[in-house]
Order: sequence, then structure tokens, then C-alpha cells
Amino acid sequence: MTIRLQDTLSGETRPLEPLEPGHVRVYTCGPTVYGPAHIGNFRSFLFADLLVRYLRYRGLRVTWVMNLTDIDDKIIRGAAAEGITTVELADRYAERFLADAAGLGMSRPEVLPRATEHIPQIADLVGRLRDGGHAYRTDDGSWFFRIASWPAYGRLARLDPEAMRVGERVESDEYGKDDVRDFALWKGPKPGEPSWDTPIGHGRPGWHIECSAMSMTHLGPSFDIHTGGVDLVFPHHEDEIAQSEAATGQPFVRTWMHCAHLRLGGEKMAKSRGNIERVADLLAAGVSPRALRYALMAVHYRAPLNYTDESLPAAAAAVERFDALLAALAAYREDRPDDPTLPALLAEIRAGFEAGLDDDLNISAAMAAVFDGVRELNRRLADRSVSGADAARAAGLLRELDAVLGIAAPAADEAGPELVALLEARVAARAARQWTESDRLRDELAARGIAVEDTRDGQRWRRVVTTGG
RNA sequence: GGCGACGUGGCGAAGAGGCCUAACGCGGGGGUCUGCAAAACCCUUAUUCGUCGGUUCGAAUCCGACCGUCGCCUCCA
Repeated sequence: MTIRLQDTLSGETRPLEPLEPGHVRVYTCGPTVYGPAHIGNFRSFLFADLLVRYLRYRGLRVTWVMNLTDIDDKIIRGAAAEGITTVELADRYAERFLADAAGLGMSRPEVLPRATEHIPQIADLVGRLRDGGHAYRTDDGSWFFRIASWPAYGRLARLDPEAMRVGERVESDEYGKDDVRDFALWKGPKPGEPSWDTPIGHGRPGWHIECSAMSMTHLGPSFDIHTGGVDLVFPHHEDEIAQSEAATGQPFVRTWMHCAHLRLGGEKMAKSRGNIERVADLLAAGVSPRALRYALMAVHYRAPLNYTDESLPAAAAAVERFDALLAALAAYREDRPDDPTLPALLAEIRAGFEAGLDDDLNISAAMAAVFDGVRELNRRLADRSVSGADAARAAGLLRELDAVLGIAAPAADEAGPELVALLEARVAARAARQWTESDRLRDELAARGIAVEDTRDGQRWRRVVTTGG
């Protein structure tokens, strides 16, 4: 089996064939750090994380680049409103973004480039577009991309460039354009705004150019995968393609992958609509990061995901089912010969998991294989039909799959002295058949988020997956 | 107005011509196990896949119309 991914540009689902065999280069359109990201934003970042984790699981080397856009209109406005510099504002929210990402168990990209650290590359790109006749300068020192010079414009978004003239809405501050459809590569200097002195003049980057500059700087003029939310298809990615390919003359991205929106109340979650939830708020309210991660990840990335009051409890229950098996496998002790049919079962689980994810990251199919395996393993544990070594092998497989999913409780979870004392006291109380005392201790542990279970393998404990409510 | 996606059980969701009298997760009901629990397991919970037509020996899966939802066309993950 090979990994097949759907490409937005061609509309085709094709086998992944990295430009450099065995090495996949991935660029993810990261956040503009003008404020805290919401969980809708994180859905698309978690999708990229799933992709990268799976590619690595499949033995591919991955270079993952995710930008942080740290200069734009909103950052300038936000900084002005607070009376701080754009650098201070951007730093604050970049830090916050990384904290949220870490909280959700996202892997850290190899490179987290910032727009303001790529000004020379951006200016160089604009210079090349100018030389190629694709860019022109206006009186205020801005540079625009001339869409008329790029016949392929509109292909990604399937928009007819001619038709775009009709519903034109002219931005008041960009009246110098030759054509309303042209987009800004570089914005001329304005009083009170940060600007850089470059060979193409004073000013600051437009919105789209920094992603072209950063992706090509770190991944080369052509690379394998570019991800982002569907709302970036137009104009952001359309513009990226135009300016990148016009500048280099080479195909920019092999596979464009776009994540559908997270919805709340039936509508796209968006700051402007006010229907947002934030990672830090949810975690502070006691939501398990693993439950949140699962809730945002467990639906295919190209399907809209409706976030409701039931999302978190359902996700937490599923995660807990996975945890409970892992805990049972860890506690399992049985001195008997290995189950000769276990390897086939484990192979079947792995095969189902891979078949699902190979198919354009079909997470539902992959999870179905995992949970089929969970049921069968639980059965064998209940039957005591596997050996202790078998249990360890099964746990090994689940841990391996979880390197992709990132939902399991840590393997080595230390209880800490206070909990250890309570757990040991309960074991003693039960041994002495002091049920009232043992039940009291169970309640006390429950109040600390610990579930205890009495099994043939002794008392077992695990942390409850919470949902904040 | 243009372009596009989608409508499967109480909820989420896979399936894209026969293996579907439809996975998987959550929830509900009944049971087994347990000191009681929990976890787990077993049984059960859609003869049906938005509606109406059509193609086919055969359709949730293909075609058409209609209804509905959402998105993009503007900042946006």
C-alpha cells in the first residue's frame, strides 16, 4: 500500500511520491499572531500534525515548516490599540500559540519561520517578479502582482478571473492598482507603521508573499505538500501559486491539502462571528487535552466538523476506552504459553489502521480498526487466553499506533506520594475486607481524578479523562 | 448571482455498484462478572441510507430533478 492524498489543485487523489525519495517536505500555513488562536484554527494544525506523524510512522523523513506571520494589518492595529510595538504583540501571541500547540500534543515543526525574519527573501522575490514583468509599483511605494500576466490565475480556487471583475470591491487604500484583482506584494511605508528598507524600497510585506518566501527559503522552489484551512484556498494560496511560480518558473507545490472548517452552532467557527472556543480556556476549565485533541481530529479533515456539547464527552469516553485497555494490558499477569493467534490479530489491527490512513488520512476507518482491536484484546484479556508477554506485545503495538494519534495516557505515569499512600491504604483495607473504608478511599481518589478498579490482576488505577463539566 | 462541498440510526461517523438485512465511537435498554462498584464482555437499539424519478439482474453507492445545510467568491485555519 502507498499513501494516497487528495490534491486541491488537480482534484485528484494520487500516491505520494516525494520529490526526494524518502523525504517529504511539508509547509503548513501557520497563524497570524495577532491574538489567541481558537480551536477551529487548531483543527487544521492538528490535521497537519496527524499527516506529519503518519508520514513518519510510515518511515518517511519529514521536514515540516510552519510559519508564524508576525506582521500584518491586524498586528499593527492591535499593537497600536495597546500602545505596544508590533514585535511585543506578535511575540506574546506566538508564545501563546506554541503553548496551546504543545498543550494539544502537537509535534513541533522543524522550522517555525517568522515573516519579519525573511524580509530580504521577500524583497528578492518581489524583485524577481518585477524583472519578469509580473509586478508593478504604485505611487505610494507599494508593489502589486499583475494578475493579467498570469493566465493560470484562478485554477486552484476554480474561479474565473474574468468573472471576478464583476463583484469587485475596491479597497479604499489600494486605489493605485492597475486592476482591482491585483493583489499587494509589498505595502509602501506609512507613518506609524513598521517598515523595512530594501532594494525594492521602504515598506512592509503584503499578506501572501511571506508564505512564498518562507516556504521556498526552507523547502526549495518546489516541495511536496502545502496545508491550510479551506478558507485559505482563495485568495491566499491562489496568490501564493501565482507569485511563486511566476518568480521561479517552477511548479510550486505538488499536493495542496485543505482542512474543512470546524463549526459551532452549524456555522464556521470564526472570531468575527464570535462563536469560538479557545484551547487555553478549555484546558483551564479542566478539559483533558487528549479529549480535545481527539475531538478535533477524529473526523476526516475534508469533512466539516460540528463542535457541540457532546463532542468532548464522547471524545473523552473514546480516549478512556483506549486508556483502560492500556492499563489492563500493563497490569495483566498470566503465566501461560503465548497465544499463537495473537500475531495475526496484531497484524490485522495494524493493517486496518494503515489502510485507513493511507487512503487520504481516513481517520474514521483507521479508528474503526483500532477499536475493533480494542474489543478483541479486551476479550482475550477477559478470557485470560494470552500470556503476559502477549499483553506486552499488544501494548507495544497500541503505543506505536498512538505515536500517530497522540491520545493515550503517558506510559509511565507516576502517582506521586500522596496518591500512592491512598492507593496502598485502599489495597490494605480491601485485604482486611473493610469495605466502608475502601469505598471511602475510592471516593477520595475519584475526587482527585483517579479511577480505581479491582481486578484479578489486583487494584488498577488510571487518570480520568475530564471534560471540564 | 458564480463556484464548490455535503445530507447514512438518539448523536458523531465509515462505506462510493453485489461481501451492507450498513463498520467504528458516544449514548440508551437488558445481562454476565464484582463485597459494592468500575472496567470489560455478551445481547439489544437503521429491513434502511434527504425526497421523487431513472439506469442496472442488482444502488446508500451511478444519472436527473427537487428540497435542505454549509463554505468560498472580502480578513479568515
